[in-house]
Amino acid sequence: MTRLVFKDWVKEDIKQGSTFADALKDALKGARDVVAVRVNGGIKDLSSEIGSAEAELKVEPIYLNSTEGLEICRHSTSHVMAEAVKSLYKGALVAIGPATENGFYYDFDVEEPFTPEDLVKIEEKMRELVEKNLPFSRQELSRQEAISFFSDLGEKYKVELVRDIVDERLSIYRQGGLVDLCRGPHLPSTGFIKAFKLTGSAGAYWRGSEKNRMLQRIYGVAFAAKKDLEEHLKLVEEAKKRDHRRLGKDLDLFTISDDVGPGLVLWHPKGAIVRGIIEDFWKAEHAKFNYSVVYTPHIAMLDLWKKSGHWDFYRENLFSPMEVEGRDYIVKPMNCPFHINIFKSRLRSYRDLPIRYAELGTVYRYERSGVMHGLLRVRGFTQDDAHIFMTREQLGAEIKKVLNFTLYILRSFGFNEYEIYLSTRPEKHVGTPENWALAESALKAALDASGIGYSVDPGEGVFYGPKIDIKIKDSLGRSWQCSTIQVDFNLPERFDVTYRDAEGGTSRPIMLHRALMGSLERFFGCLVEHYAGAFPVWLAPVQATILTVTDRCNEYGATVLKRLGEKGIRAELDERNEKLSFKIREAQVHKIPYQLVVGDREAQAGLVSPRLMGGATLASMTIDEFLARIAEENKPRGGEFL
RNA sequence: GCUGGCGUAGCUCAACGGUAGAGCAGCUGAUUUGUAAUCAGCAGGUUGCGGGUUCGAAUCCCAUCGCCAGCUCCA
Repeated sequence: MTRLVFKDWVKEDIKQGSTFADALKDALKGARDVVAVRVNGGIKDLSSEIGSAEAELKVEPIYLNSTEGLEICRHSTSHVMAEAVKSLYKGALVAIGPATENGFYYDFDVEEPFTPEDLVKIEEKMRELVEKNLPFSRQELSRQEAISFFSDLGEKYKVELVRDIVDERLSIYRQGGLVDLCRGPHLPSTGFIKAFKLTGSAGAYWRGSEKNRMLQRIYGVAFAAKKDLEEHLKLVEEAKKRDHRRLGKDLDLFTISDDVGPGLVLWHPKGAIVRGIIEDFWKAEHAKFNYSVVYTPHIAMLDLWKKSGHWDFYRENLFSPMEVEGRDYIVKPMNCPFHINIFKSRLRSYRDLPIRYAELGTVYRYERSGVMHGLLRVRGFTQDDAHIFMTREQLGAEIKKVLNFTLYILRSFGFNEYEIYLSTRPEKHVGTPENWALAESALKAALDASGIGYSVDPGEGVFYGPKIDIKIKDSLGRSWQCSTIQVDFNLPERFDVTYRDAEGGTSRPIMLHRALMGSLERFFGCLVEHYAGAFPVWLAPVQATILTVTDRCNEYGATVLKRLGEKGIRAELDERNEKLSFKIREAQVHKIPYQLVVGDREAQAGLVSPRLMGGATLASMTIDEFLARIAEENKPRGGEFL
C-alpha cells in the first residue's frame, strides 16, 4: 500500500501499478501546466507507474515554466520533430535529440541534407502533431528486448546506443507514430508544447567524431509561452548587433582582408589605440608584479621546435617551414622555447627564482579553414604570455599570485563573470605522479583561496601538466578561453633547464605558462562585445568630441580641443557645416562617451555643455571642471589590487 | 577539414535569363543651424575570381577563393 502526499492533499490506498495520472487527477485539477512531478526527489512522468513499495511518496508538481519543466518540454519537442521528420522523409533514421540551453536538436540520418524549405515543412508538420495533442507513453523493457526492438525497426544508431548502456532496464517512449529510446521524462502529451521554432540545420558527426558518418542536425528553440519565444528571438537579434565583427566594421576598429589572408588581423587606428592602452596597462602592471618584459623573434630554426616537441605533436597546426641557407625555419607558434633560452643563457641560482619573463608575443598557428571566427579564432595573434621558473616550494604561492593577478586584470576591464575550469591529469601524460599531485593541489588551493566558483574537468589537462582556464562568453553565448595558467613538466626536461640549488647541486625548476588575457585579438573581441562597442572612457578611442553649433564657434572649439589634448584626452573637433542634431547623431553612432556642445553661449563664458553617450545632458561647466570630471573616469575601474 | 547557406557600389540591400538600381557613406554647392539624420546636384559596379550552357548570364551549370551557421579541432 502506498500513501501519496501532495501538498496538503493525501491519497491513500494507491495500488501498485496505477499511474500518477490516475492518482493525481483530482489534485492537479485546474493546473494545466503541470508537466511532470518530483517524487521523493526524482522526476517522473505523470503517466509513470508507481513501482515503489515505499509507504509514503512526497509529490511536488513540476510546472512547464520551471527550469526542469522547460527541459522536459524541449526534449519532448525534439521527439515531435523526430516524428515529423520520419513521417515526411521515408527511411530517415534517428540518432540523438537532447534539450539544449534554449531549445533542442535532433540528429537524423537522411539521404539529402535539409534545406530551409524542408525546415518550413517539418515545422508545419510539427504544429499538426502538437494540435493533435498526442499522449506520450512510457514502456520499460530489457536491454535485449530493446536491441531486438530497434534492430527490427532498422534504427541502427539506437541499437548502438542501447549496446553502450549498462543498465539492464531501459525505457522507450511512444507518441503518435514515433517510438524512441529515451530515459525521459516527457510531457503528458504534445499539446503541452506552446511555442517553438526551428532555427537551422547543419551537419554533425555521429558521436562527434569526424571518422563517423555525418548526420543532419536540426536545431530549434522552445519556450513555455509565445511571448517568451518572441522575447528570446528579439534577444538573439540584439545580440547580433553587438557582434564584434559587426562593430569592428561599423566603428572602424579592424578588418580581416581577403588579400592578406584568413585569420590575419589588420588593426585600424581606432582599434590600435585601444590595443595600445591595453598593452601599456599590461606592461605597467607587470612591472609592478616583478615580471621582466622580453622580446623574441618571430621565426626560429625548425630544430628548436623539434627539441621542444612541437614539431612532433602539433605539426598540423604549424605553418610550413621556409628554407634559408640550407636551414629550415618556421614562424613561431609559441613563445616558450625563446624564454627558456633566455633562462638558460647563464647559470641560474635558487636565489634568482622565481624568474618571470613576460612578452606580448605574436604567434602564428595554422587553424583549419572552417574554424576561424572574427577576432576570437585567428591564425596570427599576440599572446600576453609569460613563463615563470621556480622551485617546487615556490609553486603554491606563485600560482596564487598569478591567479589573483589574472582576476585583477580581468576586473580592470570590466569582466566580472567567467567560467573557470581546473583540468587535471589526462591518461597520456609526462611527469611524475608526485609532481602532478603537487601542481594540481596548488592550482586547487589557489582557486579555493580566491573564493571564486570553478568546476573540475577531470583528465582534461594537457599532457605536460594541469591547468586553470578562464572563459568569457561572447554575444551569442559561446564561451572563449582567454586566461590560462598551466604547469609544465615537459619543457624543462626537454631543454634540460636547471638551476644551482642551496646545497650546491643541480635542480630542475618548475615552469608555469600563463596568459592573462590569452590573446590581444580574442580579448579585444570579447571586450568589444562586452561593452557593445561603447568603451569606458579610459579605453575609448575617442573620449570626447567637440560639437560646434555654428562656424562662429569653431575658433573656440579649437581652443577646447587644444586644452583637452594638453591633458592627454583623446578628443576630436567636429566643425563641419552641419546641424547640431546631425553631429550628435554621428557621435552617438560612433559611441563617443562625451559630446561637448560648444555654441555662442559657451564661447562667451568659456564653458562646455557635455552630453553623455547615454543621452543625458550635463549642466554647462568650465573646461577645467570638465577636465577634472573626465580625469576621474580616465582609468581602469577594476578597483585596487587586493 | 566536413555539411548546408551566401558572395551585386565603401556599407545595407534590390533586380533572379533580356542593356545593373535604391538608401546611407563620399564629393560639389546652397544653408549658419542648440541636443539622434537640412536641401540639391555629381560620382561610384568586368555582379568574388575562372570556365561552361545560351542569340543573350548577376540570374542556370562546373570549378575555385572567401564569408556565415553548425560539426570536428583549439598547445
